Amino acid sequence: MGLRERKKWETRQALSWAAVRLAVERGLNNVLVEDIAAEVGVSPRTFNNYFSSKAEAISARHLDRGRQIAAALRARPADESLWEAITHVAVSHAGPDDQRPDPEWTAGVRLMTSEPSVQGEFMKASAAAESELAVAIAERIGADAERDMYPGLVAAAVGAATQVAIQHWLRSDPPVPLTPLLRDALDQIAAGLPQPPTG
Amino acid sequence: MGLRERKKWETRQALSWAAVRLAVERGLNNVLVEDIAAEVGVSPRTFNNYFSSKAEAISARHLDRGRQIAAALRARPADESLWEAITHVAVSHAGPDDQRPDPEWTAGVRLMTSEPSVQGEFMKASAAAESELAVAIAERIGADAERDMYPGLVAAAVGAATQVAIQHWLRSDPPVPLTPLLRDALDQIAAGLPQPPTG
DNA sequence: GATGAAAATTGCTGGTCACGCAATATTGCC
DNA sequence: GGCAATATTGCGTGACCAGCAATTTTCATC
Repeated sequence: MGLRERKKWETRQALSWAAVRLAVERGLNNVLVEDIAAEVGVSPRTFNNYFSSKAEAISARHLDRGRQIAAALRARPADESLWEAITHVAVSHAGPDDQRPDPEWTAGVRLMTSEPSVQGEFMKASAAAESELAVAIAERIGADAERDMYPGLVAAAVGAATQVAIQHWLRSDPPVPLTPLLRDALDQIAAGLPQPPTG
Repeated sequence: MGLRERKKWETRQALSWAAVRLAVERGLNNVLVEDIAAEVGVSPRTFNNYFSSKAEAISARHLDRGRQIAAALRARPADESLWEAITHVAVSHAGPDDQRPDPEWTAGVRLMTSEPSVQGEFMKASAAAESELAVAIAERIGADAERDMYPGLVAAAVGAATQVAIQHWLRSDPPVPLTPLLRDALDQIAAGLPQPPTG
């Protein structure tokens, strides 16, 4: 990657990070685009060259995570079953497996899912990631994502599982780690939803 | 329903409808809030009492549809299995079963899914509807939606199926009816996704 | 019907945002 | 070191969204 692109990438990251941090600290409506730009040392106009809204800046990290999942799927061994590969990739990207989730990350996720003006962009980011995931899935199983719904369905189902798992994770009191929830959700979907889990 | 609420409901519908119609005709950026308000014969300020953005107004009808699905599920006979009931309800709300989908509706859906500034609100509407659907599901099977992920998962899966079906439906050329696609998507999810459909 | 309380509509306004455009500064290549 | 490509910036504009207070409309009660 050229120096030029590297620097662009860095400013982008810095802006996104600053947006999240400030919004978590003060609440989103107490953060002006101007503040975020100042934090990074860049003009407000430049902020808008990178992101078309505060919400988009905040959601950018989420989008990157999603893209990483699609990329990671491509890197899984070819002899692994599709669902195994997906489960592995999704779970391993769901953060650390230990009992203490990073409080900053938690706060960021809570921000994205609770603040109405960010929710939309958050979901758009999820959808974009799912879309790339669908392509990766189609490649892996040799299907045509344009013609066949299956890759899209699997991707969307993974997104749905993630979404529900996160939701319950944020609600959990006392806090529980995310990964078991996600694994559980994926398993339920894999089992076919018509049968409620035995219990 | 009192006359008061009825009138509010009517203006709300009128605003939403006008927003969609104008945006489809001219393109969203050529429609001002002022225009929508004028179309309905109401002040621009009043528009914002009903909706906090053009995008929200456009998505309102989609939200209503989703809510109807949740309501319809509650009305299904109790001896029907959950998945049967859901399939029936979802499919029967997916528009007419014939070959010629209402072009206005098609245009509206295409608008909501293609225009970036509406996508977010569109997805928020879907999420809100899914959330209500989850509650209805929990009631039906006697589960606690707060504690158990299953209702949320089923609701999210239905949303995912709908989303993917719509996507393929919009892409289809020559146009195909939506309902078979939706039924297919739901069936695939019901069957458990790890097994690609035989073919 | 008339009346008064509750609620909806409206105009005004301030703060913010997002973007087009043109000028300027920076970068990377030769 | 100079040049072309690209990034940053400042400025200006049009639009949006919400708070507030005033006005109009609705509805329940007499």
